[in-house]
Amino acid sequence: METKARKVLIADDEPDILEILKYNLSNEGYEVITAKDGDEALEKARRTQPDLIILDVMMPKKTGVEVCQMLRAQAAFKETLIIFLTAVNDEGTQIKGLETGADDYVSKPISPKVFLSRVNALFRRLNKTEARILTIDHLTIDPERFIIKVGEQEVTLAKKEFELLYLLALKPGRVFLRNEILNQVWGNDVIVGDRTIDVHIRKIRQKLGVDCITTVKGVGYKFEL
Amino acid sequence: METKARKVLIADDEPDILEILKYNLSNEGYEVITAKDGDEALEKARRTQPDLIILDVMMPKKTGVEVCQMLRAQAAFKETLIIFLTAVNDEGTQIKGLETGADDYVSKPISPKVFLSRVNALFRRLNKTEARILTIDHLTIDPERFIIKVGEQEVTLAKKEFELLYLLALKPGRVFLRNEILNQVWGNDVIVGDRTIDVHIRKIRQKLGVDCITTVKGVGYKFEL
DNA sequence: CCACAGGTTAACTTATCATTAAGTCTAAGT
DNA sequence: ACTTAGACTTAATGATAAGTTAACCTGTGG
Repeated sequence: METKARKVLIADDEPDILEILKYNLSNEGYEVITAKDGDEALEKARRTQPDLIILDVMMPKKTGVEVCQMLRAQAAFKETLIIFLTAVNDEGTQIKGLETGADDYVSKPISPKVFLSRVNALFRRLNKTEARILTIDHLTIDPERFIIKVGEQEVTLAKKEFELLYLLALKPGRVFLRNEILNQVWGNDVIVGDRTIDVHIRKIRQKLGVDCITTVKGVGYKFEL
Repeated sequence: METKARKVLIADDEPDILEILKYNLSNEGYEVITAKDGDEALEKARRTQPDLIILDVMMPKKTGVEVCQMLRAQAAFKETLIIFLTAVNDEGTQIKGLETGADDYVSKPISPKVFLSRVNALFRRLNKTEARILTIDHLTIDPERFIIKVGEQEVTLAKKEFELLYLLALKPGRVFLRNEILNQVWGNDVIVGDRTIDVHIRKIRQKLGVDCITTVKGVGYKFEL
């Protein structure tokens, strides 16, 4: 099996640092995206949905802490790993960073080896909830191949339909609020009407022919066979 | 509901360090267990099943790295958080530590504040997958799944009913004034009639079939089995 | 036996979801 | 560039569940 490469976004205003980290992370098999200031980091984070975001605390436009706060406020980045990077060995910043919801904190000057080890350690812990093939009863969802099977019957879902179903099926039984669904599937900035979700739910139910999505009125939807 | 305290095991041969960390962690509400060497750490870890283990790298009997390896080899400790602690700011050790499967690595001298932040950050990440499920006797309230169970029987409550029951069940025994309930469940600005709460209480009692809500005349309601 | 607080019930109002049809947009094929 | 099909969104309508109200009932303490 081939594992989809982890995406790492690095945001730092010093080109040297970007280069070094990019080189090292690429060598380890990570897919690296770079940004040179806070705004660019936010924008690229949204577009590329990285698995790990490395933020320099001192950056133009927006500081790393600000970026982190803005990201954590969005449902799509609640789970994303975030590492702070800073030349300042300032205790206050460090605490603030971790309390903002960062997962680690590394001081410059950076030893690439140590840095890589930390990154690997973080991913090791995360590994559990990775993109994988879901099989619930006679229903199979393969996000890698974009295929759904009901028994032996193969069903084709459209992109949004698929993402929606996959989201729900990742945590069977758990209720997803309409807002959560919008954030996860559509993105935080996109504004769509109230009925859009319903229509997609309907199509999924119709195409699958199995009633596996339960409505919880006033709350949201949940996957349940 | 009583929140189960997180258990933290600290292993270090320096009594001062043990004292300082114990003091700080206890203050944060953690339950602290201490060990003064590698063997004792292993033994107490097995006995108490802590949520987090803090290991000094340099310890008598067994080093922190050895302890970590032995722990990780056991299924029961695959998920346990482990932090290394060391006076040696040695890169080699650091890498070895993280590769052994530690989740973080802190160098002495330790700033208690920073240390606490790191601990909290680790737990925060872990917390995600744990829902705030209330279990009182044979009654289970799962806000994530929006499900209530009485014994094995699943009961479906409407949104307001659920919110009301959850509010009361969060602090069993405590009496909630009618006003408190209105504010919490309905919101401060919404104005509803006097009998509205009663009706909802009634429906909950009816649906659950168990009398778990007690009326305190002239005051309010409380959850009680 | 009355007053008061809450319980009960059914009728009423509102919110929310399902369904359908129709419109917009995008990308592939000719 | 034109056509077309599928994906996605929106809007209108209807159904149903949720929430509220009001009128009446019950029980308890003075």
